[in-house]
This record gives sequence, C-alpha cells and structure tokens, in this order.
Amino acid sequence: MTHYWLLKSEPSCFSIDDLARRPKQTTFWDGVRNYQARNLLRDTIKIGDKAFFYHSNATPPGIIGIVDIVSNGTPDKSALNPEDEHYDPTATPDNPRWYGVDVRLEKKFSRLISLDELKLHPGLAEMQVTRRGNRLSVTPVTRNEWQRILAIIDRDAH
DNA sequence: GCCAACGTTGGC
DNA sequence: GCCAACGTTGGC
Repeated sequence: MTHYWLLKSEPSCFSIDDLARRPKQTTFWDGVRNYQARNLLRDTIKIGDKAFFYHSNATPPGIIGIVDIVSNGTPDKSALNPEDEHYDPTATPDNPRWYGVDVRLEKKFSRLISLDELKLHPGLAEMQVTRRGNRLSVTPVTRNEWQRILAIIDRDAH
C-alpha cells in the first residue's frame, strides 16, 4: 500500500529544479541528520510511496511538487565522506548511522502551495508541517491531505 | 537520569 | 538577521 510523505529541502541547498536537472530526474535524498527522520527513511518509507517536495526557508515556503520513492532506505554515504558538508565522523561503513532513499521527480506543480495556504485550508491546517515548532524534515501525510492537495492543483489546471 | 548549555531549524 | 522551538551533548 502506498504511503504518503512530505520531504523538506531548502531550495538554496537543493531545489525541485535541481532535481529536474539530475540524470533521470532522480537523486539520493541525503543529509538527513535527525533520528526520527532517519528511522522513517530507514524503516518505514518504501519503494512505491510518494512524497511532496517542500521548499523550506524559502519565500514563501510551501509544497512545490511530487516525487516518487524509487528505493527503500539505504545508508547515506555522505556521512562517511570528510569532504561532504553532511560528514559525520561517528558514522562508519559497519554502522552507517544515517539513511536515505532515492527519489524521482514525478511532477513540479504549476504553482507553489504556500505554508500560509495550507494553514488556511480547513482540510490541510492539521498537517504536521503546519505545526508550530515543527522541525522534522520527513513527515507523514494522510491520504486525505494528499488528495486534497492534488485536487487544488488539478482545479487550478482547469 | 537530570538538565543547562549549546547548536540547528526554519518561519518571519 | 532575529529568535522560538526543539534536538543533542555532556557534566554531574
């Protein structure tokens, strides 16, 4: 069964357009350094799931598209690379500590659905990403929330 | 195991 | 750039 997620990225670091330029519009979602998010990436998110691509620390922040999850969780090798900005000296090949998944761009929305809009929408205001103080970069999205957002985009297209 | 200090996230 | 929220670290 397909599950739905929201993945945050700062567009100044990695944007949906950056993903669109990658070979096969696919990349390894690396650099997550929070245990709760790590557990989701390692254990819970599976091939065939889908996720919203969320631009955080943007003006405005919001949901900008959809990615398909195209691998199960695998060790995040960026933690092992001293040259990488996400290097973690406590990670080892035997105990990789951090995980990620491969994602492929499914769709960039015709417009960004801003955080403000989510908060104002009765069916979306309870999304985890709208909660004050929420810092988790990987959060679950309910089937209803997923379909409501698709309906907004679909409506705009007509 | 507590908790103060510190670092990071991310909206504004 | 500010700062509230929250996660992590480390002394005790």
